[in-house]
Amino acid sequence: MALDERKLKILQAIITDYIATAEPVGSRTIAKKYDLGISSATIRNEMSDLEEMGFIIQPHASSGRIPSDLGYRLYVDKILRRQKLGDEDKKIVNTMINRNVNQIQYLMDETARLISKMTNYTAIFSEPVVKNTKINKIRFMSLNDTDLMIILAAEGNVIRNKIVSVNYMPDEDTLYKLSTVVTDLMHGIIIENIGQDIVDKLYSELNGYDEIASLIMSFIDELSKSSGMGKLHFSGTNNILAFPEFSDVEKAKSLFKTLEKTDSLTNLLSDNKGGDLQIYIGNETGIEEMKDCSIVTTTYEFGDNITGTIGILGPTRMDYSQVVSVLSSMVENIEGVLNNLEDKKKDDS
Amino acid sequence: MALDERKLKILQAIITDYIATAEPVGSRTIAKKYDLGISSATIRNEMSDLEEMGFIIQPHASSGRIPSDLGYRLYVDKILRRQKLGDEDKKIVNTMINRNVNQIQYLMDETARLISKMTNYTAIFSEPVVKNTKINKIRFMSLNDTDLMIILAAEGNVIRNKIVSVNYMPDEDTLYKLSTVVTDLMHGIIIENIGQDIVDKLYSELNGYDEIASLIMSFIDELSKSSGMGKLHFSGTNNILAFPEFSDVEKAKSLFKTLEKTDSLTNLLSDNKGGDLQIYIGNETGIEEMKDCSIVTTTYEFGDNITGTIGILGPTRMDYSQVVSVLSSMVENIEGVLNNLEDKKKDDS
DNA sequence: GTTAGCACTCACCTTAACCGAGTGCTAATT
DNA sequence: AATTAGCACTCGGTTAAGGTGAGTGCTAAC
Repeated sequence: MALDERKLKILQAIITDYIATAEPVGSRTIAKKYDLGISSATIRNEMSDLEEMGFIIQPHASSGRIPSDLGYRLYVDKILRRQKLGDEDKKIVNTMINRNVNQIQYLMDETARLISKMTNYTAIFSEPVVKNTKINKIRFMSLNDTDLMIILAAEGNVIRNKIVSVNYMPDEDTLYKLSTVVTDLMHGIIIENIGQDIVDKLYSELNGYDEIASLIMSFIDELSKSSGMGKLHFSGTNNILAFPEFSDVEKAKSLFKTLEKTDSLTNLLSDNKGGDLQIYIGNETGIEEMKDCSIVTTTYEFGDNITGTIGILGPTRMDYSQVVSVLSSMVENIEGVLNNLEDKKKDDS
Repeated sequence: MALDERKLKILQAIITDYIATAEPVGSRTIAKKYDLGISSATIRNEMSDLEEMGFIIQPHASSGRIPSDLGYRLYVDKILRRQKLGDEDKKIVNTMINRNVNQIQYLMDETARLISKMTNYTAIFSEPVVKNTKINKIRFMSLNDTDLMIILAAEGNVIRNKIVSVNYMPDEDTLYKLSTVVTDLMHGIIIENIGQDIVDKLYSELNGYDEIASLIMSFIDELSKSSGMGKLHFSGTNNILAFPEFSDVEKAKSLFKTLEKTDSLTNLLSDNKGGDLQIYIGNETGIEEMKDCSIVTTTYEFGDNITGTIGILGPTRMDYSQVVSVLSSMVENIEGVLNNLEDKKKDDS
């Protein structure tokens, strides 16, 4: 059985309608609302074929059809056309994105909030993975007799800090000198790539300050061990409650729980190894509780390193064309901002 | 009509039962489950009195009774006896609270998570209000040609930082010197109390670096303007979905929305001006969407200044005795840890 | 190949009957 | 005078039956 033009059109109609209404779509509805020039009976026959081919499903023996995961997949792969964001939306994005964005963290937060607002789905992003980025500077700051704060600035203004306890606290000037020494040693090196040679140099250059050297190293170890992907942040999780798919509290609860234990989600997100945007439909997510959800992910990068993933979570019947266009223009925007940061840095060095 | 011993006992039975079951309580249930030595008929008469007095309510003309806000209020004021946390719980608290708590932020996060886990309600805390605290140190750190990070450490290891853009970036050594000058000038001063005299001194001592002086001042302004109360953080909001009170998704959604716009909640929390723990029952919260909720709040403090509020949000039928004991021992613990930090600082100066 | 027509299915809604937990009242008991 | 037993009554919630309508599959005509 061939998947001809007409069948595709009918499938598209079913998906479009189902995205809008979340109700099974019947043959008469299609005949009336979509001007295909064929009668409901013909559509019924075609639908019967589409069902046999696995693209649509009949939830109850005599109800309309809903798209199957496979149907969405076909739609996304063959039918979906990426459309650019409208001018008005673009304006909103630009004004929102250009405030208070010196630090990537804020930029991403803001972006996620914006995405969830524009789409009414849930936005997910992973913190920039710091271990792949180059160290810019390291500074020390004594807080009192025993507490020392180590501040690490990586490329792109990614800041990490840690407060540690020390037995012996050098005076301020010494700390400053130590920090310039450490910075000279480590500037430009990717955190993950710090090897034994650097460690050795560190200990010899920080001669007499072994304690501090070892604290630096354990901080850096901590950063480079950090699980391949940064912590996940969510925005607009409450939108989930608005989906009819989750009008049953139990289902919503179980999804929320799944979002809380982020590990499986982290795996999913880290699947996207840079490059294009990726779509997981229903069971393709590999997460039982998300069989009625889809996730669209993409990565954002700056400098030479992939830094993080950003995605949108919604019901399988999400408006893929909107989601795809919002997500891709968002990333374009973020990367624009980030590359500005980068450029500034290059001028610097 | 007098509120005698027996009526109190019946009220307590109703509340206890309702807390456990979330179902209206009938006279026979009480007669059977609670050994009051009187028949259901007598209990019925007494319940009729209690209803007249406003302590209980009959949701439907012929169902059992549920406690009214007033009833809970009486219970909380007269009957509730504060019990100490059990030994086992105490152990959990201690082990959890003693890791990774150098920075108040983490300590509070951890505490909130713990509270929501122990009670199955939602924990809320406000960030330490930085504007009432004394400045410890200020440091600068250049990130590149144009981006400068200002780091402010206040007492109790409260850290705030901001990245700003500058037109002219002094070299590292100069920045360091400037930061010691600024620190000398501002150390020990409460952020909010920085007046014109200090501003004048700042500009004169930072002669030639007006841009940096003004950036510092706008950062400090920002901190001291921050709305009387720090940002709110939540933990265990998903627990709300488990309350039968919110098995209707619409209700849950509206409560979540209310939690999102934090302003009214912030007001409520800031009501507690230090001292003892406060309980808001149902409409006492003054928030329409929370008429079926209660909030128990308390403040944590260290040094000489009140720093933040922490609270528990649950249905009006929450287990007040558990909540009260968990909350008060938590605060005891936090303050223990915080005062250790303080002591260290005192040794320092 | 397409369409009109028709019998059939089945989720969903409405209505009615029923059940049971609970009450209020009255009369008997202590 | 207080307590209790007994009883009629109320009313939310559950179940069962019937009706409705959107939708289907199939057949026969175009």
